[in-house]
Amino acid sequence: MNDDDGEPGHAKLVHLLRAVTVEYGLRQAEFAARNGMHATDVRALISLLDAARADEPATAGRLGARLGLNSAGTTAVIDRLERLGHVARVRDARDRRRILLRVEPGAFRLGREFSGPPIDAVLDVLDAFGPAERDAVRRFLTAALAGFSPKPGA
Amino acid sequence: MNDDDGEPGHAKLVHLLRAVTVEYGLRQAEFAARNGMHATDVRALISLLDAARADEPATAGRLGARLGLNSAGTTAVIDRLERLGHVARVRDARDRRRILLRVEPGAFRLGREFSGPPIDAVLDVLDAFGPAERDAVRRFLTAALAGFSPKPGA
DNA sequence: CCGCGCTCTCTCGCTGAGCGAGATTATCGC
DNA sequence: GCGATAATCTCGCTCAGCGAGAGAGCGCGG
Repeated sequence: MNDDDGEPGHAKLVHLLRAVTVEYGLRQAEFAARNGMHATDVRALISLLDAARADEPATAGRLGARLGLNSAGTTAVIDRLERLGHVARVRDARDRRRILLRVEPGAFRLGREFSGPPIDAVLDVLDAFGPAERDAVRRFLTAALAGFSPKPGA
Repeated sequence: MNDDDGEPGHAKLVHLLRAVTVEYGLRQAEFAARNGMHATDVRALISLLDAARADEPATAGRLGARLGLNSAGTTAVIDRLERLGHVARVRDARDRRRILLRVEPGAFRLGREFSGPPIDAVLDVLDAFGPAERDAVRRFLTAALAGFSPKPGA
């Protein structure tokens, strides 16, 4: 990646961040395999759980967009999650073209099982942080997030 | 994910981190598609570039382990990267069972094209950081990384 | 109130990523 | 040298995800 430009202390942080994302991906795949799923299914579950927590409506289309899947792939993901009993398809009464995805209790448990330990570890460290330090982390992560999103060439 | 325990300021940072990893995954897939590859190939390239920068030997086996693939899948990844001219297979003279993977110039360019913008964005923010803030970020990321790695139940 | 375009989801057929099993080739201790 | 072990590759298979298009429901204009 040749990001040796910048100060060494800076580059190390960038590498740490990448290491985190890589590790996260591996853990997802491993957890998925342990639970008879695929990485995409775990991502879908997390996406659905996030939406549930934020009280956002979770439709099939939205999920597919979030995962970068086309409609056929999205249907397949939902089929798999439904077969495992993690979500249920519910026709939207307002707009009956839509499928609302209801997250079942087992899925919440799975989500906690997957995300719980790392979240606790991070919260542990954050507890010792002062406001300035938390803000530093926040600015760093925000920059990282913004650094990805722009579509340069497309 | 029901991580509403912990202080709200803390939870937000956890969600930010997850958002970063999710976005990173999507960008990988998108970039891969733009360059006639798959997400796994991009991950492999990044892994190889990291190894090259650290002057670590990059063998087929190591790569597969890093990506969580079995030997057959690893061979397939290398086949694809080789076909695209991004890596070359080189027999290790010391141990001729081993295949060393030489990263070709085009791959370095690809790597920079993918990682450059986000890295620059992050470095930009880090430049304005003092040592204490950088250390806060470092501790946060280290905790996140450590939080993933342990194998609880297996 | 009916038709028409648009949106959302699903079905079908297909490509190819990744797996398991086992073959192949090379190293090493004896 | 020879058997045990290690690294990689080959083969056959399963199934994730894609493209194309069908079907059902919405809502607007006439």
